[in-house]
Amino acid sequence: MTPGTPRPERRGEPLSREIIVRAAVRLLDDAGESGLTFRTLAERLATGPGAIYWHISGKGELLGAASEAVIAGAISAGSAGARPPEAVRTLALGVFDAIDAHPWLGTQLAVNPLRPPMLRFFESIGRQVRALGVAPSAEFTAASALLNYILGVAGQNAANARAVSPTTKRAEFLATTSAAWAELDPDEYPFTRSAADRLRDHDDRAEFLAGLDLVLAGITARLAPPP
Amino acid sequence: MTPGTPRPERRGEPLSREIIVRAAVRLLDDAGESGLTFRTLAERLATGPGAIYWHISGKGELLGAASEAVIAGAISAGSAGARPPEAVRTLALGVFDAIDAHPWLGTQLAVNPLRPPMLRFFESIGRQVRALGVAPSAEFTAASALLNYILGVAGQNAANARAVSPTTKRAEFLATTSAAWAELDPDEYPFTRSAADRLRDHDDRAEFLAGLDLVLAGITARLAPPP
DNA sequence: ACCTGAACACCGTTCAAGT
DNA sequence: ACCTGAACACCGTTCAAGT
Repeated sequence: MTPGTPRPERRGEPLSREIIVRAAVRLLDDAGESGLTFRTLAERLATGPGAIYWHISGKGELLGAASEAVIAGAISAGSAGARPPEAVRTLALGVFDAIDAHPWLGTQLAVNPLRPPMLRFFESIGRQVRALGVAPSAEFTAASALLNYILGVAGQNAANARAVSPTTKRAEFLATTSAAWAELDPDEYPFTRSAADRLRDHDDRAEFLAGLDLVLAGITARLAPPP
Repeated sequence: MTPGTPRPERRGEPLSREIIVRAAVRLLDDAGESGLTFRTLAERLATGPGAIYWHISGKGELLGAASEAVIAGAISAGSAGARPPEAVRTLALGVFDAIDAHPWLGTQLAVNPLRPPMLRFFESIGRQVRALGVAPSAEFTAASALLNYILGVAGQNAANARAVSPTTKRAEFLATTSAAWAELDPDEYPFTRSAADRLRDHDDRAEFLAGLDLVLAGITARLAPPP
């Protein structure tokens, strides 16, 4: 299945920050956060660990650069011209889908947000909040609430991805969790227990959007003027 | 300022899981996540690193147990008898204040939620959602949205705490961030730039509650029947 | 049963030496 | 200027040996 030695990440070209970051993203995708080490990365780049330090200051910058490389593409993808409620959904889905494709990104965003690309994301959210007609005094609160909700989901998805082996399918994971919840004491956990059934055919993406719509509805109801 | 060798964590008593976890919480509070090592912890407990493994299976369990110890007290504290909208605020503030007192907890919750104590938290949130009159088909979505928002804030707070030295005061941090945002290009970042001013006298706790109220308002507006 | 601490297999990072 | 890879100072974890 997994080849012992993946294809080399460069052929002849000199090392560069860009090549290192691209290789780091691939390594993270293949092996998860714990799989990204300077030694393994150097091996894939056919060099020694010290070479990486000429281009990147350390592990923190490496992880940050990998996150930024992935998120930058995801955010700029779908921001073209859409209007308030739908534009927020498109923006948020961009982040959601990027995390779905790169689970390690969820941890990074949840725990280390507002680096430059996420600042652009926050900016985009903020503009949409303005377009909804939210008063200046409340727009920061509204944009923050949206961002916090999105980052919360990011962390959850990352946690779920980390809790199971990378090959486990979504449905299998949900079935396991659902079964575990179904065995909770009904006197102590009436709510969670009754949620077990609904969990079995749970659609993460749809659920994410439904929650986002609740936050949007709250913003509209409390902060946006009636039309 | 900081004493070189803090007081020993036990005097005479035998080691136990409880004593180890208590010492781990104190070490995390004193030195942050990167300060918790088996060697340092063993030193504080006046023993060798191997001794800890007799009681705790590894670092993951140690971090999990420390989180549970702190969060368990915070959650059970204020759940007595309050009614829907206010009870959710009390529950959420319990988590918020626990993270404020123990910043490392924010990372743990954002990235590793729904361990037993957080499951109780989710259960409590869920019951309040029911008490609001949300239909069974929507109650999981509503409770999840509240939890995701709370966990998102948890991650943000942890990130902010980690971004600055432990002694930096809140106001100082906000002033720095505000100054940085004020220097953003007004054409590229009109929203974030205008938020810079408001950030200077920003009250985290009040802002957290305001965002929570937006999610609650969305739940009420969209999912709770009119009275 | 519980503890000890040396030893093992890793890390991230540095740096003299090379090209 | 850029790369190499051995070496350093750590980790988490294991385990033979003690009590």
